[in-house]
Amino acid sequence: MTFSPDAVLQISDYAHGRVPRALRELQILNLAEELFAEQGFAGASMDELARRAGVSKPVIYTLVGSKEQLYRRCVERFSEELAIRLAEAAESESEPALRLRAGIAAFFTFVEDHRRVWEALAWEVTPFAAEAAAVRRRQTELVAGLLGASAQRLGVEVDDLRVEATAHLLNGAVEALARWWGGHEEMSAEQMTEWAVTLLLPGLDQLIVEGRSRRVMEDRA
Amino acid sequence: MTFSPDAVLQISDYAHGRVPRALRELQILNLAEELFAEQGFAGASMDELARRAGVSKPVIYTLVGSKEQLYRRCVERFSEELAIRLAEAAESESEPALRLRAGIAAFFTFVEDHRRVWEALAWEVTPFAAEAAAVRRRQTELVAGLLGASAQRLGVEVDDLRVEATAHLLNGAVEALARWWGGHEEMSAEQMTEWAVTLLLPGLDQLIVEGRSRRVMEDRA
DNA sequence: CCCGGTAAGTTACCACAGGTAGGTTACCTA
DNA sequence: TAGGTAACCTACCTGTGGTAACTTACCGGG
Repeated sequence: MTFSPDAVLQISDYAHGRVPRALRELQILNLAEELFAEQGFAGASMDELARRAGVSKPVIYTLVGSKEQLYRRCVERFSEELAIRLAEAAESESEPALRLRAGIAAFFTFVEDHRRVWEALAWEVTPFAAEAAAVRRRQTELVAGLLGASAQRLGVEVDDLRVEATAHLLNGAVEALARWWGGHEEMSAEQMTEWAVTLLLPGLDQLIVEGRSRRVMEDRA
Repeated sequence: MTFSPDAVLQISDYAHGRVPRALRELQILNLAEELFAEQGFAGASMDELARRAGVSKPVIYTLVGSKEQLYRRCVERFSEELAIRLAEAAESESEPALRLRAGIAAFFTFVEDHRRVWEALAWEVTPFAAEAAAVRRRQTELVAGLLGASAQRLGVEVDDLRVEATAHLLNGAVEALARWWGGHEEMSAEQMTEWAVTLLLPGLDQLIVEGRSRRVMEDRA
């Protein structure tokens, strides 16, 4: 039995507060996201979460395992959502430069719509630094994929490692800009996108040109 | 009375383990940095720190106030050190493009020399997200200052807000690249610098050109 | 030389949050 | 209707950040 993400309303349908596992889990995830957004990872307490869910702690622990796992699942769900938006936006364009712009625009729009959650789930890092990277990996893989595809389409041969590194750099750059945006809400998402593209696109272009000329030279040889 | 950073050795000079406050503080900061590097913020325990310092917990608390303050002081010291290296490197060059390269190179070299500490103090974020930004601010202010100076030298007029945002983007980009570097130690600091400069410089150049032409247009009017 | 004040440190404790063992109640099916 | 199971609770443990109240070494003035 599965439930749609907005199924929480149905909780009241069950007598005695007895609710099927899958639904309870969903409710907890939703409440946890909210709580993390309000209090951050360290500030959010499992007791409080249990209180809000109208349930005792062991219920939560049998469902999500631990606080850290809970946090990770929230991040995962959130970043998956973001990845979808990004991919959709990018794929709606065909020319590489426009894809980049569309992707970045989608990112800023998404952040704008989910400010608090984004701050809590993307800035903050779970206690164990080693596993924290996983969050960004998904995002970066996506970007790397798009980059690689664009490059191929342009007939430029690319070093996989370099594509990966470039994706990380792009990601980090846009993310940092979004963080800065947090204190300057007078700026529009369009403005942010414009700045990011202006700063990042020329570098990528250069890469392509470099690749092309190298290829030409190799063709001549 | 003050002590040089490597004064720890002198601790044994004091009988009965009775050591002047300033020195104890320094020792604690050093040990804390080490501990954070090993275990991360959450993983590091104040009891363990006390144990290593050969002292009881209240001593630590009277000296540093709280775990979070301790963490912040470590970060501050570390980022100050980094800022110094960066500034020195940048100021050793006069042409803007070379300044950028020198700064980035200094950053990667520094990270290479302090991997574990950097990961613990720069990735991870103290529990209270609101105050976490302060870490990057110093760094970004420095970059913004350099950017502004370069722009002025080139006779380009700049929007302060945009300079600030650009600095954040630059910082985030290079930082992300450094994080990626963590899993690919076969790469040299020079290689990383090269990639970063290749990707970022063209965008900055474009900004300048844009500024110049805008200025020319205004002159005509 | 001694003596009081202060700087350095200690023991013993609290509060609170993450996490769990074991028992209880509603539900569903044979 | 009986028994198994799924959902849930009470009561507790542990570890860690943080503190109150006491003790001991040091040092400068009479």
